[in-house]
Amino acid sequence: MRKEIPSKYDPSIVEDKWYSYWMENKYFHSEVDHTKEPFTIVIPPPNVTGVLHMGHMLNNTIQDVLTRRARMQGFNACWVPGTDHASIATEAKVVRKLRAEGIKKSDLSREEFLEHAWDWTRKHGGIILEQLKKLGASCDWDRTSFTMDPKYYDSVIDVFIDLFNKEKIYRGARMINWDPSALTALSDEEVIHKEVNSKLYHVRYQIVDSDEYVTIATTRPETILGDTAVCINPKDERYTHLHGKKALVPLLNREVPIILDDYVDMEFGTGCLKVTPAHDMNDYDLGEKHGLESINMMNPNGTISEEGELYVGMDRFAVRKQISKDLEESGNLVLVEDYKNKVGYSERTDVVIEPRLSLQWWLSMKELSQPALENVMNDNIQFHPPKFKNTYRHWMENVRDWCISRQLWWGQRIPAYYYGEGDNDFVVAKTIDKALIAAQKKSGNPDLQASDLKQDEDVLDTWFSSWLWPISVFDGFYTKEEVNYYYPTNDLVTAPEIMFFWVARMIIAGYEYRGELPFRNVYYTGIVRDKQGRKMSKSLGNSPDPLDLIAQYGADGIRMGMLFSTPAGNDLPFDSSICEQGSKFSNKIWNAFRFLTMNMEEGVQYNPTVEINPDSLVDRWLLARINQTVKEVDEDFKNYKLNDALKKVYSLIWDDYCDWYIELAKPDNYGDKFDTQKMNVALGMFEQLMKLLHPFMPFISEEIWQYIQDRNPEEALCVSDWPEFNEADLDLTAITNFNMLKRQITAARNIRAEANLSPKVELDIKVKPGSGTDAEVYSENEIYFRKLFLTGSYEVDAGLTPPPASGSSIIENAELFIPLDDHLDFEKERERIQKEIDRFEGFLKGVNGKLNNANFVNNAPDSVVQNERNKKRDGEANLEKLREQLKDFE
RNA sequence: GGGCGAUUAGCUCAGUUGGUUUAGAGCACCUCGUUUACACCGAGGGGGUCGGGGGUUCGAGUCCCUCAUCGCCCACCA
Repeated sequence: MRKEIPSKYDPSIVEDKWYSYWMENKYFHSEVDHTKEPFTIVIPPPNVTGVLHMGHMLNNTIQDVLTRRARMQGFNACWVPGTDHASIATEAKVVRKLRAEGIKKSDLSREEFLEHAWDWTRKHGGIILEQLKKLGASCDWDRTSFTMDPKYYDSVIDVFIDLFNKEKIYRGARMINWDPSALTALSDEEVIHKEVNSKLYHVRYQIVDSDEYVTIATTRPETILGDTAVCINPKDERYTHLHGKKALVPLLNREVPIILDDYVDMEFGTGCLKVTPAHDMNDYDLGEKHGLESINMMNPNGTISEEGELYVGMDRFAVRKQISKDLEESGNLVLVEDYKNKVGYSERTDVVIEPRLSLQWWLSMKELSQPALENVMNDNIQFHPPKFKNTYRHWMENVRDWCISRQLWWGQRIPAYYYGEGDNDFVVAKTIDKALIAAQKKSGNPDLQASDLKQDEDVLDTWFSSWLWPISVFDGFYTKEEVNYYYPTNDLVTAPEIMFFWVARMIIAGYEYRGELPFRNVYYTGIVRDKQGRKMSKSLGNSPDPLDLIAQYGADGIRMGMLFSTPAGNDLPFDSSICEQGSKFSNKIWNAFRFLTMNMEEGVQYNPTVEINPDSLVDRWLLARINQTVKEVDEDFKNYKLNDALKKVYSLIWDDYCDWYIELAKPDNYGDKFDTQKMNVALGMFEQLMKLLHPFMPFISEEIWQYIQDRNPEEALCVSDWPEFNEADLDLTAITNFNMLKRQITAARNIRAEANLSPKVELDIKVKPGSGTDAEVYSENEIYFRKLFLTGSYEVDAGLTPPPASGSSIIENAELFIPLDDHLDFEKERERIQKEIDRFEGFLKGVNGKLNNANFVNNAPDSVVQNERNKKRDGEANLEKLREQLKDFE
């Protein structure tokens, strides 16, 4: 090889180069292949018109790490990308854009509007997917899916019809959450409750035929217009005399009954409640129970309707102000107090939702969700971290019916066809032809024509399509080969915020339509926050542009930075310094490799190998460390502790390989090159490191991999094999012995530093080895001291007398002395030894305390007791040595 | 209002079923240093008694109780 390599690593060039190469060679593409086991991940589809934000960066980095490792492990890895049509969000954007052009949605036909929506989607759709390529995402782009693709659309409609036929879907008038801005119903999950500072208005209602008043309290005085009763608790003795009376609604002077219901909390306010059945969930129930009139005093857009009689056409919040003035003038406003309460806001439009009675389509959830609950609780589907099981269970046990219809145009249109005015005069069918046949039959009218049928205007909730994602992205919704092969998927990586919107519902759909779980593991990421702990968001403007970050630090740098500090489920306090750490790491790796190339001989063909020199302790140690790391990293992956895995790879490369292995591999004399065999091993080890690194930092690892040897396309790192743990290479003795030398060398350096001696001053080393094989290890590896510590004479002798005026250390049971003569600070050294003695004495006191305690010796396991005895033995031995040493300083 | 989870060095986090030295890592910090890759570096170092209190145990950061603080989820108290 011996290619010239640049002295600086430039991620922007390297990353584009390899991404193109990977794409050209179709490494990310997967086809059904029954000789290989599939590994499947479906991307949480971002909104089709969305742009990449930091949350996506984190989330997709994790998916890519999992996918790349699986690919290297030999699985048929398939990461399916795609986008969500995001019904309400996209429609809102299109409406806004049209409005800016002076076009109102209401001026357009459904078809015209949808044409605009498709234009918008074509123009902005998929930008986010292009951005993901910059991150290195190894998605199978040939499989890019969209929830409005024809085949996907069909599957959604099929499921609707199927659930309707199973009587799981029904149509009914209920109180729903109404978004007065988007003009649509919302599911409970789409309502965000926020605590706000509001006012509690105390308003008095006159009792009919009396001078007496009752006072009610409300936070929404405008709803007085819809009042049809006042309610008190029958047990409330203060109001017994009002039983059967009527009250006058202020301003309107409408007579309404005073009803009795123990729903009313006597402790709250005055114990009197105004009842507005059309505009409050509870009041609706009261109205049903007591047969009250229901006055719909508000238009869909939040203005007062004709039925409200007063303030007609005014906005609800303007009316709130005005009515409180008017009530005050009429003398009915008793008190206004500050009040904190929770108000529901639309998740998408952020306007205050209005409870509203409305005819909508519903999905019965109770039965459907049973298997979904059980299979998470019994860990058939594993949540990482598992604490989210509790949250999940709580929701699933209290699941309520799902309002699935939306008064929007962008989405899958509900396949219901009406042939009459009655609530039941409809049929559900896939096509109008089928609908006609069914309608003729149901209505008993054979003369019905297709033109007599009117399709439901509403579309389905976005989540009613995305809950099929792990199934419908593949061909053959019900039975065909492809979905059978790839489903169930392996891992889902997503945010806990959409556990109910999406995760729970995918599990439900999975069991209903595949009879099986949709994925085996769910990895919940945290929220990416800024330094002040605020969630990064576009509206706050506190999020860096991911593409700028990539340009600055390289995708590898950001990937590493993010992964380094976020265990599953933990928030990521993002700061660009973590990316800096990532790019520093790239630089370190690059320079380590560059150093090797600088030590190659001209014209030599190197053959990287892991066949080490068995006589070399450092070789045996590094091979063992690599194997140890492979084992630990595999274990971390099994537990979805990606950050721990990365930290271990980081430390293996930086600490073990660069700081110790390379330092010891350096030729003895300046200008000398590595001998061939040594270089082959150094490169072979480097290859192993690049394999371990590749899932985390795919670009630099591939770059170096390709430099190490000339490779054919099928030998690219991203399709090479993941290192396998090899028990035989896990030489624990080598690790123990080498660690002992490392610690002793560090101690020697410390002695030099404490004596203020320059690294250029040659110092003698005298080792008095301890037990076991220490003597051999020290005498055989003199060279390590010489390389890492400017060593004069080197002596290993079990019988040596401690030289005078020496700095010393004890590692395990081996003593090391460095004669320092005048450079030794006698007083300081005496204190150091004394401190050590104190430390050991304290330590031994604890150990002896245990060993002298009969309860401990009798109750603790033998191994624990034995361990304490060993500690005592070693501690006492070392204490003895220290006391000897101290004598020289007295 | 109900439920869940957290609280370990300045910061971000490890710490497996209670028992390897008197609690670890990375970053940050301090000192020294341009020695044959890398100052985006090297060598060395300081720093926590594990939120407070109580309990169980021969032994607790690790189990139990309690208090405090923070976070998350759910919920129709006007």
